[in-house]
Amino acid sequence: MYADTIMKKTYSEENYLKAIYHIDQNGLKVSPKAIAAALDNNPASVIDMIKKLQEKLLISYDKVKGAKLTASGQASALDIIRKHRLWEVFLVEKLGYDWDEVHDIAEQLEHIQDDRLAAKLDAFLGNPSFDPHGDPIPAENGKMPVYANIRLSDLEVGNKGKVGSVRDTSTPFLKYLKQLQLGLGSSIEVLDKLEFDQSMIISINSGPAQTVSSKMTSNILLIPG
Amino acid sequence: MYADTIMKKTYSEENYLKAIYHIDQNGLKVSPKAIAAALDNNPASVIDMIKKLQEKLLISYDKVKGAKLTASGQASALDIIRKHRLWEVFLVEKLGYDWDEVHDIAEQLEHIQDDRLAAKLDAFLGNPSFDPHGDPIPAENGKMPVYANIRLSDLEVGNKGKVGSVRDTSTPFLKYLKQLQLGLGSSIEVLDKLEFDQSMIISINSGPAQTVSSKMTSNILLIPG
DNA sequence: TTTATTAATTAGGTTAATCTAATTATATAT
DNA sequence: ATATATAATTAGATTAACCTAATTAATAAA
Ligand SMILES: [Mn+2]
Ligand SMILES: [Mn+2]
Ligand SMILES: [Mn+2]
Ligand SMILES: [Mn+2]
Repeated sequence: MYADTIMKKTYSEENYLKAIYHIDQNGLKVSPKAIAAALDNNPASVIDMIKKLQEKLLISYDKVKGAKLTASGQASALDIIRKHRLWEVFLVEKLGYDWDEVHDIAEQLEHIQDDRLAAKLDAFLGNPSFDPHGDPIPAENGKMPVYANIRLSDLEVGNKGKVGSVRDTSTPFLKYLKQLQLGLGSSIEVLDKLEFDQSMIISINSGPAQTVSSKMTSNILLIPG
Repeated sequence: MYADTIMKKTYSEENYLKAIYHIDQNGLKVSPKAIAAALDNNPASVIDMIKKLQEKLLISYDKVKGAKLTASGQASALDIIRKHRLWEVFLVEKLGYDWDEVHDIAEQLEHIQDDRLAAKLDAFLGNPSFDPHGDPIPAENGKMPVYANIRLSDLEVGNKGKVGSVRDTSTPFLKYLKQLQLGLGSSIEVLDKLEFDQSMIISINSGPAQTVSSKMTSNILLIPG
């Protein structure tokens, strides 16, 4: 067995790599606690897996810096994310699911193993750049399509933007957006921002003023202008 | 917890149910040995799982009669087989795989859990009745499309038939068929049959005479005439 | 700087699904 | 009917991925 042998990864290992990638992407320290929260399991379990992933040279870890994906760990993570997002496109575009229904199914589909599957799916879908939530789909080589996004929560009063993606893909959140009639491409204008709790009064597609919480606004990413 | 509660099945339980269904379908006794052979594992492991499936009321078992699916066990098995075959159609028709490449991928995809997935996939594919190997796709209610098939090995000398399905979907077998330029719909005429080892001399699509083994001819199912 | 709080880690289990090596039961052949 | 072979079953381990309950280390508050 050689160091650079591509070892088949388990379901669980793949989910850890993806979680580590996402926590890091959010600029947070990749601690056992953070990983456990992301995977809804126990920090003690995470420590076990950290040791395994270190041995497989997929991550490095030290207590103070947290976990870091190695080059091969990152390649794996991006491959899984790529498959996740491609399958989400398939479920919405081809099977007619709503964007708030596909996450859990893609969470399973992302683990299907076949060398040519992602490429064939990608071609079949017309090489999409973004998934149904506006998240960029990594290319086969791991390159991400660039997409300038700023948080709605960071937009100044009086400014406008178009919804480019959402940072929370949970069903409750997406149902809430549906109820607000807010989707990808919706235009949003910030009418006011309350000092008190950072909630905002906004207009969606020039509609009536609506109040939304800071939790909501921090999960919406916009293309400014 | 009630007796008729639909319990989520594990990957492994689903594979056992499918194996039991197929062994029974072939008219064989569903013994621990037969199941172990089908799943490429150990009879001792099979005994453990037999106990579990009995407790879940998915099968009955006795040493002399072997394992038998209960109504709910059979419904589960047919649901998995339905998904397996629908995904095979998807892989061939939509993603452009060859029929000899899809079995292992479908073996994974059949386990994806979502209440509406099979129905949506079925609709997207145009409600196919047969998979790429000619095997019937059970309907949502478990009904199988009927399709008269006889083994090539049972065809008399001088008679003809069209290939309706194959009973072995392994890559080596399908590669061999591809090499013979034999596919679903090919017409076959039996030119001769050797008493010695039951091998046959056949003509495929009116092509040159070719000799094929009894192992081969027992795995080809034909529509006679 | 002690103290209190929170995070990381260790120790020791559990469960599902597998295994190998007996052992017991059944079937086959002499 | 006895011996031989094969199949079924039991017993006891192993591995992956979890867990809870302690313990140790690091941070934050007083
Ligand atoms: Mn997943
Ligand atoms: Mn997504
Ligand atoms: Mn399977
Ligand atoms: Mn098939």
